Amino acid sequence: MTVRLADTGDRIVLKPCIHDYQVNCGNCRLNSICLPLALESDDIEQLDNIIERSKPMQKGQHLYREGDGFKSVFAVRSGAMKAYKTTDDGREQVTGFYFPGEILGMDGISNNLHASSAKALETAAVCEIPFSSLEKLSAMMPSLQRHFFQLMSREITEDQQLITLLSKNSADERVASLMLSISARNSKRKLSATQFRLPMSRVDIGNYLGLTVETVSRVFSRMQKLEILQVDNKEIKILDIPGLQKMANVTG
Amino acid sequence: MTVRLADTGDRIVLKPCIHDYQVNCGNCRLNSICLPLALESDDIEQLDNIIERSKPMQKGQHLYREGDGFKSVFAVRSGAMKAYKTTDDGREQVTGFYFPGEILGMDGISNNLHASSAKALETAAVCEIPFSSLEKLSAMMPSLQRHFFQLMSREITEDQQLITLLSKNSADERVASLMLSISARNSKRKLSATQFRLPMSRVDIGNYLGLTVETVSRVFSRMQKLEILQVDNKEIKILDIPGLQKMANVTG
DNA sequence: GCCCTACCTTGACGCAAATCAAGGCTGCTG
DNA sequence: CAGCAGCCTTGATTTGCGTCAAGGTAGGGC
Repeated sequence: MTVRLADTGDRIVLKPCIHDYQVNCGNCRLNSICLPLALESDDIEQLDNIIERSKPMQKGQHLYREGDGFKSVFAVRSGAMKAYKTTDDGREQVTGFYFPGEILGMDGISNNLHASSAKALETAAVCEIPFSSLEKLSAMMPSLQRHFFQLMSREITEDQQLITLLSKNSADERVASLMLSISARNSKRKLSATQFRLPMSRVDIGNYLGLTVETVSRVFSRMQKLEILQVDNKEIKILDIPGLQKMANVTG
Repeated sequence: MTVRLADTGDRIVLKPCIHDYQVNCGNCRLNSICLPLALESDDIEQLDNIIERSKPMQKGQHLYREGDGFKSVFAVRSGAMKAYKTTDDGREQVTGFYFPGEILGMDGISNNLHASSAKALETAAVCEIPFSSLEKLSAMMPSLQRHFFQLMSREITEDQQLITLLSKNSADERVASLMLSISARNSKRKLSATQFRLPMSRVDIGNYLGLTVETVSRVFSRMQKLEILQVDNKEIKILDIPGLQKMANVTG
């Protein structure tokens, strides 16, 4: 018998979940890349106490929407999320994709309102970190304060990378860079750097990279013809990493 | 004549400057939009003690360069700065323009290295805020910690605005948006919202907006022909704000 | 004052990616 | 397992902006 919750539309319903026994920051396999990074185990326990776990989400469900009151930041525990803004004329700008261990929602701090929306690209689980508790804890734990400053700063440098990509690079280079970024983030999580399933659609990729679906699709076809990668719908296999780097026009 | 000399131990020796007598956060006319915002006067004094003032800079001079060790963030006191990254193939991506009261350098926190370079667009003065002191003070002053989180978050939302602009908007819309942004920031500083001198070159504008000089120049000509603004080299006079907003394609 | 350099403007042309259009695939759902 | 809706691919055409080229203008230094 499925314990499937009543159709909740878009809102999150917190219910205990069978998979959710005794997960905590101390035993989470993501703790070396997530917020607890660099904390002592005593400190991890304190952080753990403020975190609300178990937010299972279905594909398409919103975690928060642009304009919602800001209360928490979130860590992805499984699945993948996208953050996006809707422009005045109704088009969608994807501002980031978030994989397990990554933090989202920090853009809401400045005005106490979420500046973007976040939605699950597939079945996902997130940890909610109430910001007021995080602030208090940060004031007491210098290494947590430092780490959170660093996380925000990383978000800034990543956004600036994207700005450069959008401003200066061709369609080929943009798509190649995204594939390399996903590959690198996968290996950080001890997953295959060369074979993975894209959680997002071609439209999402286009909306992230400032391209149309058609262009994204054509770039994938081109890469396949050049035997740089194998594309089977959302399944990606990178055949030639140096070739991909060359296409992305990056050193290293 | 009182010449204030910062007693900073083994820090960089700062040349005394005739304009620099007794400037402090408490009496700075920018304090309502800068870092001291929302601090009690006792707290302002403490913040004031960690800040090193008087860094007069000449046009073209670097404040820091990409790859430099990160030690401080900076507040612009007068003049204007640009932050930029150099791409692998040697081109320049301007990531932001900074006017008096605005903070730059926060992208260096994540790796303890500056992720971009910063250079003066004209004669300028900045306040240096050593980050380690700021961290310590933040842990003790909740409102300062909060405010600095907000400043970083604002940098994120602004970068995301630029991402959207680059990804979705035409040349006309990009230039119009920049003019509106400068106009709004001017009025925040109690300067004219409709008449100002651009501190940056057309090349810088292009490198910021992802356009070539020629395109920027053509957009200005077009705006002039439409009597939306009057352009005399770097002197700008906005004649028709609603028209400019319409051109920028923004609501409000 | 005059030169030199850096910056800005304008025009002609070409190209990469958008747009328009059509058809195929995939995976839900009944 | 059939039908349907959403997603993806491919081709033809258009277009906005980049590139190339030439000439104008402003301001700093001698």
